[in-house]
Amino acid sequence: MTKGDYNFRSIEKNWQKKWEMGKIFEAKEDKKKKKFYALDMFPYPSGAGLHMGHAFVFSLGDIFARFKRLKGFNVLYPMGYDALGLPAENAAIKAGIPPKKYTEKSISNFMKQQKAMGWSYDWSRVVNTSDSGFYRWDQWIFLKMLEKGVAYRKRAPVNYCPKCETVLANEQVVDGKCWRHEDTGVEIKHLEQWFLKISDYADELLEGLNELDWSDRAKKLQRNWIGKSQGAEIDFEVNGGKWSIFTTRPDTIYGVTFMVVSAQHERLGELVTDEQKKDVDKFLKKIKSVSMKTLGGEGDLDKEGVFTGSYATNPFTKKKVPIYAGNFVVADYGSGMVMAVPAHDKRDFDFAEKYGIPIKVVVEPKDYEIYERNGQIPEAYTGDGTLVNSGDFDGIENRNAIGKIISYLEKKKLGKKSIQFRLRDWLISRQRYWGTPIPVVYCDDCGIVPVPESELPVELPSVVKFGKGNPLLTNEKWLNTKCFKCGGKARRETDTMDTFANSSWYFLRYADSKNEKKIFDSKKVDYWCPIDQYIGGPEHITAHLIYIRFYTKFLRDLGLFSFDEPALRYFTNGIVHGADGEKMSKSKGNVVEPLDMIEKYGADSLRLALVSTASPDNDTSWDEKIIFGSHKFVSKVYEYFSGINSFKEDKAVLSKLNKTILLVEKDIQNFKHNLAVIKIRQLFDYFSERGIDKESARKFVVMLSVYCPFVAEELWKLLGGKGFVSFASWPKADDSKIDSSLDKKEAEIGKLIEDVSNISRILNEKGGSAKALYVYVIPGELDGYLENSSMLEKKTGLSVKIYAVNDKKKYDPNNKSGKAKPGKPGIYLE
RNA sequence: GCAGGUAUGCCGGAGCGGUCAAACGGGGCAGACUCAAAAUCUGUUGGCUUAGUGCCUACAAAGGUUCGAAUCCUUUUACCUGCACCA
Repeated sequence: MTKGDYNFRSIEKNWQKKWEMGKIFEAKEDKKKKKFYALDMFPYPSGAGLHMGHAFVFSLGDIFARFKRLKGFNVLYPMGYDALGLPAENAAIKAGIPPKKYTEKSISNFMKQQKAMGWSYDWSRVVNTSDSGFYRWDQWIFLKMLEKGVAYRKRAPVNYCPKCETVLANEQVVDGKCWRHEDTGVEIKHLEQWFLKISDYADELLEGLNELDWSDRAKKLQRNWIGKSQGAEIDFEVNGGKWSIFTTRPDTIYGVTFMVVSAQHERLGELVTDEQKKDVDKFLKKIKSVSMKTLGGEGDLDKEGVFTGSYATNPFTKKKVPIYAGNFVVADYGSGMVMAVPAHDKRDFDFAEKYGIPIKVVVEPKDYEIYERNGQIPEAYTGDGTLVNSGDFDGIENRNAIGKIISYLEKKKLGKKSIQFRLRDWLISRQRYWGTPIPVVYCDDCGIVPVPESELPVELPSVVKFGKGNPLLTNEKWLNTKCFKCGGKARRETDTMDTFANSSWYFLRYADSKNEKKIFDSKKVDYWCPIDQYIGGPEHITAHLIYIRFYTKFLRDLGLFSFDEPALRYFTNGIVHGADGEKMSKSKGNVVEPLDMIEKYGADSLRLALVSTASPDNDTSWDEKIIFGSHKFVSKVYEYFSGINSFKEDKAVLSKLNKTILLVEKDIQNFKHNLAVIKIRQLFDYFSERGIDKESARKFVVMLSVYCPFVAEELWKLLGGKGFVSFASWPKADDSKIDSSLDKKEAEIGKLIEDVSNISRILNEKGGSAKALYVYVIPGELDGYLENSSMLEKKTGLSVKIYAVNDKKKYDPNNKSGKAKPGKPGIYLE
């Protein structure tokens, strides 16, 4: 047999066609069968086509889907395209074609490649977010959110490019500059924007994590992202009015020596006195010219600030402390102003030192003393201790003081217990063309008017002129419309939604992707959803996976279904880097196209290589070398079975097979494909030496089929399997066939061979050479060794004679038979 | 800066308290086949030693826990990822 016999090109093409013609992977609801919903995050279709990362991740999903199918589940494994969004728009502009056309082209290219990879999608359910049949339901959800007060409009600081005359998404800000104007700094402007009130669900998003089968790492990331902080809101009197500030350390209230308001705060102006106006303006100008991102990377941004001229009254001490404007206070967290306790907070300490503000110690550690002298304290003490200088609260442990101070606040109506989340409401407005239009209009008389459901979808105009800013703004025909309330003149909202909105519920649409009357049929969603196994990269944990959970909870609250979480199990795959260890990108010139690899080695080999070089949750660097071994293996398997002329049952093979089935199954379930593949390979090596019966051969092929479905189909047919191997049954391990004593025997023989080669090596070094091997075994083991004598000859290359130690006629010049022990025969080489 | 992750032999990468000089693959070396090569097959791949043995040095570095550590703990170093001062 030669390598040429494995004609993967024709095999793969052939089966791809058969699967497609037969529509065999289309899923149908079947109440009698247990469902399994496996899902890969749908890709962003780019003109460049599939990359290695796709090839890897989607293979993981496909393996899982195939495995579950073999296990008898009714599997839903769909595919779709996250087609709206900035990169597509940019690419289209660059290519000089409309985004729609660009996207269509990209998608059809993707599909072709996906089919070549052998991924077993249900192509009848494809979802394309740029299709108005899809995004009308984005709009529908938005209207529901508006109705429930979950979508709202608010002024917010946004990135603005003065040259483009438009607001930019965060992704469009590169190093503090506009993506299109490298020399133009982005400005922060306060503009009206659409928000989704994800914070309403903050607690549930946090709690829900406990029940999910996600990695601890993923859960931790989400927890940190949501960032729940317990503390208090305390009202300070400022210029006769009230400012309430949030703190997690109400116990340090007596140590407040100044306040800091965010320099970006909308109400900053109210605080600035006439005398200080000049200084403040100078300061604001200065920090505006220095972008955070440019400074970032190396250490902290220098804390800077300026006195506003106003004072705040501490409700406990009744003392007035100065209010500074500072660059280090976040405007939209808490109230955008903080109480500063330099003695017990590092940031406040740095600031106080810099501007010569007094530092007042109020928490005294147990084992040493902090000297309270202006600027003489070496650093902020953030640990626990006893309250001092704190009026009636002196002597109380600071931890206990927190509760006491909060009760006092509440009693005196000076504040209250409060919980803050790091998670902000989701700003979904994008001033871009290629997104879901937000379905509202602005009427001079009626204000904001939602587009009625019956008028959906609000479609994107097909004629677009790119140039200055958002093309929707300059499209008068599209822009001007009638008010749905009064019939008067109205303008459409020109903001479109963040693309993360589309991907926040697409998994539900797969259950009923063609429904034109409803977002989906609840019965169908109830059958298929939630996702049983979701697969995606680590980068999605803090964005997409938060959003999709939020949307799920909102839609559940609408009564559309009853489950709480979109994805019960989540597998975080590693990232495939280029050969140089860097992220694959065109500019680095380290991109390897999956299609090229399929051409060269076949999809089966590529799939096998991608998932088995390392544990799939680890990052890897692509190296064409990894595919050599896989290709060699697949070829060998194909050649073995296509050349086999007789089948025979072998107990040892049966034992190994049954054991392997169990182990491989477990590994697949845990995404340990690197280990599963090793076991499959070892099994193959084993039976290719000893022979195999047909039934076992089929079982082997079924296992192989999750990794190498094309060649497995071919071999399945060759071995007389019925139907498609893709719908065969995962072999059931038969414990009674597993003979663990065989393992022992093998280990013994293995050791024997090792010893023999060791001895013959030594003989060689001494100038001698051995031709014959004499083995002396204890009588009870004689048969076991005799069975293996031809194998021993083959492996050692020596002529082999095996004797029982009590055999009187044995040839044993050096009396090596005396060395024989149970499980360890004596050896003589000559 | 904070959080999380990683560190294994020539390379990729398993291993997660003893059975570990360390799975499996790649590469190297030696041998078989061949006129020769490719492919394939066999053996070998830390050092010393030995008729199948024993010893030494090894799993980023240094300490520690343990009868026993690549595996657990502490500190350090390097790299990767995420978040950027969330009070």
